[in-house]
Amino acid sequence: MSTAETATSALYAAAADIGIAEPDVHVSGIVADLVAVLVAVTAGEPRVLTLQDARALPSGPFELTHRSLQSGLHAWVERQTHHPLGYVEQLYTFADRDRGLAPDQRVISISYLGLTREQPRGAGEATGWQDWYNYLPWEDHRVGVPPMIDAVVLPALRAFAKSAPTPAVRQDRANRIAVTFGTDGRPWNEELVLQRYELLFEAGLIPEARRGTPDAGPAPVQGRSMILDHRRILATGIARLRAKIKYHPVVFELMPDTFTLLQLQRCVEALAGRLVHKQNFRRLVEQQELVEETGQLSQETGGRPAKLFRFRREVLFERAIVGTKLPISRS
Amino acid sequence: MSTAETATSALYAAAADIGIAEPDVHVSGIVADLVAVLVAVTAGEPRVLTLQDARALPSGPFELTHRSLQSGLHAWVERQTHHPLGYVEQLYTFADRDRGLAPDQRVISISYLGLTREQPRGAGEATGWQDWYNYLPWEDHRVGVPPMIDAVVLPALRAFAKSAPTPAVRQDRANRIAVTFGTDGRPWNEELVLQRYELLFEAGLIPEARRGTPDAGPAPVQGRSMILDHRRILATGIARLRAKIKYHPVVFELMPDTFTLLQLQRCVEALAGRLVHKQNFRRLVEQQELVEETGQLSQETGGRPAKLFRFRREVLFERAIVGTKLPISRS
DNA sequence: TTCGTTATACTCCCTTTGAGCATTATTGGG
DNA sequence: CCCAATAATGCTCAAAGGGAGTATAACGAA
Repeated sequence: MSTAETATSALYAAAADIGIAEPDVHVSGIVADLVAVLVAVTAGEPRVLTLQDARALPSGPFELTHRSLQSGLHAWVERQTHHPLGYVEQLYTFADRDRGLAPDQRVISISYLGLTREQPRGAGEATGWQDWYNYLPWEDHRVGVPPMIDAVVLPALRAFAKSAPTPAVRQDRANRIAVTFGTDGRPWNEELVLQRYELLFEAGLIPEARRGTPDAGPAPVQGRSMILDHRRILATGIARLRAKIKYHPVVFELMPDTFTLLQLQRCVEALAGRLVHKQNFRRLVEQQELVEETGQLSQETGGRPAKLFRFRREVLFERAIVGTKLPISRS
Repeated sequence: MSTAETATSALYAAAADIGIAEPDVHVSGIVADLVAVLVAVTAGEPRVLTLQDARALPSGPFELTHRSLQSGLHAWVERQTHHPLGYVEQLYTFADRDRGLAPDQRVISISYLGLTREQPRGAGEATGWQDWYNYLPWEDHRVGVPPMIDAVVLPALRAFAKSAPTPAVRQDRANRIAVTFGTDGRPWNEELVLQRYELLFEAGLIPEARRGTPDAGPAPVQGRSMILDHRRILATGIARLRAKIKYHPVVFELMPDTFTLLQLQRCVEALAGRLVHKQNFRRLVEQQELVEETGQLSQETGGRPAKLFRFRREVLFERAIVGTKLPISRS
């Protein structure tokens, strides 16, 4: 197509305009990979689909036959899980030089977040669904602040701050610790998943940060590690999801067709890693008309039977951006 | 490095696990481009840096020498504008097959949003800074709803809805029109920039949608067009920025060192495309301690002199996410 | 001096939201 | 059959947030 060629030359003309040379080898050494953070919530626990002895996120090369990145991922995941992907969202594209491979090779990793419902283990799957707090144990505050934070994480981080080369850096590190981990009377902010991971990474408390540098260093913090920067990608996905559930009704992609309000609440809590006030949660969900009664009751474990609800899919059309703003309890 | 190679084989092992074949040609036909939406606000108008007769966003190939995508962009933009990029954020990565090039070639476009202050035109720049509402004239609601919406856009969109093949599609289109353009008593939502662009695109009202199909079709809506999908990328950038200014103090990256509160307000209004309530805006900015007085006054045009303020950079360290939540006026 | 214009200070009121209390409906022992 | 435990559900209250208007102050220009 001549239009296509014109467009390309236009691009390079633009590049030349702003002082960028067209590379000698037009096409070389670049591989694009798709990496997926596939999330499900089962039995009140948040899970992520893993492979390779639970040390990797599913990933694979982007192929020329795919119509678009999104469609590539969709095809790929549905073949894998035999289940429709309710919701897919692009997370981030990385191309850092230190991700592996030789210097003249480069992987561009395009990461996605996908929401689905957990499926029984298929044949050929190496590991399957893992509780995501196995990888980031400091993120689960549902039953209170995890003891490992005070026991292990904060002492190590404070040592890291103390070892700063200048007072300014020291102060900056102290501030980041306080903000991300909610010390000094600051509130815990569940959305800062990535910032916490990166702080720990910088502090050398994450095994991934110490690859290739086999010196002693501080003892790494607990939490299962992953290949390459997959744990960072997982952190990115969790952060995005925790932010998103507050203003967009994506939680329902993780729920069965009908559910009780407590089940819905437990799902939100699993994702957010913290508890919400039950009555306020119901008030919010109902007054926004996110759900409708099925007319049936759940004959669940102990207590008064709960009404079963169903997601009102119409809200996706009625409004643009709605909110399941979590009423977060301080306790 | 053996670790690197192990990691790569691991990736392909993972791919094989989930049913994806390793491509025969390991590296082929993929080019990565960086595209930047560089924003400045001058004289109360929002501008975007363009090239090629104002028909393209600055872009260029991602080179292997760059340490990371972000650093590549930074280097590149600062060489171009001779001005530090205050804030850079990744927007989206596209690889749609219809973006140009031959079928065995593929461009991956990684787009970024960058905030800076407008610079005088340098030599060799084809065009420079353009008011972004030249490209998306339906987005500027500062002086009321643009007449072209009622005169041109809505009639064309309603015709598009009416021409739907089935009643369901018709209803869906009507809903999208109402939600994105705020008809039927719905409020105007300034964040839906991309949704509006895509609706117009689908309706064939955007020249970019009609390339290669030289039939008549409906008359395109006003607004300057761009090469490839650059206008879509611009819409993505504006949407992101409009959302971001509400919870993160990025506006200050566009302001001079010292400014009056009205100047700050005009900047926010320029970005949001709508007016805010002056007194409430001041209340919000001051009670969040986003700014501090310089002690000086501005001897500006007409009226009582205004205090000059300066951004309190400390807030970036003190808090994690703060808000310049716009108090939006209904009028 | 008066008017136009902008800055700045306060007030009002309605909605949202965090938190707690009370009541209802079941199940599973004594 | 009564009672404790467990949930579901209904309701109230107070504080904070946010939209909107009034009032006053300080300047330049006619």
